[in-house]
Amino acid sequence: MKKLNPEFYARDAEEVAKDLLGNYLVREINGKILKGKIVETEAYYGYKDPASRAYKGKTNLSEGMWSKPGTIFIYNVHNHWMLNFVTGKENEAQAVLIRALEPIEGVDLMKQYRCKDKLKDLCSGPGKLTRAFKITKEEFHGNLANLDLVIIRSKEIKNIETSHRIGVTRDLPKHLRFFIKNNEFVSK
DNA sequence: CATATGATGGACT
DNA sequence: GTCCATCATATGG
Repeated sequence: MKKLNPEFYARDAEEVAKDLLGNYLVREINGKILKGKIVETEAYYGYKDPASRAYKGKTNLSEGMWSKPGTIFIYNVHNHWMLNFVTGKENEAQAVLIRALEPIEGVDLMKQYRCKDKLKDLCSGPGKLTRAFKITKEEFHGNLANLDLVIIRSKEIKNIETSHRIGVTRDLPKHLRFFIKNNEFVSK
């Protein structure tokens, strides 16, 4: 078990998205641990990706996406916050979106933040997991290494499945969504 | 200030 | 599967 290096993120978003699967996302809030296994991710790019916020270049909206690999990028859509990690080279505007987690630790706290009781409903979607982990723009920006949000590596053998991305209006022909096969916490 | 736009979620058929 | 409430942002007058 160890924290991922910044170099981990300085690769193509697709590679990072696949490697993040099976690892653990951990946040500490007031001495309580929130922990979830990453079971679903999506890769996003800059100018060449019409579904990306960075498609039209650097704006206030996508500013975080153009910074250093390993930076947390948070974005609001439909009143939900999306959690991303910047990948690739600085100023390349690549990112990996965390789409779903399997709740591991701190489940009671997640239920409280989500106002839901069913385990499967806690983190099975990009907007759900940010609410369960109490992630908002106010308390979350800056670099991954400096925050109380960490990734813990797992040795789990992953069976990775791919598909088109979900919810985007203009997707790329390539499959850029990755998830762990047969995991019931993947979003629908 | 007014209006449009979602990388959604939840309720419903 | 379909429909739509919701609101942080962007953009135009």
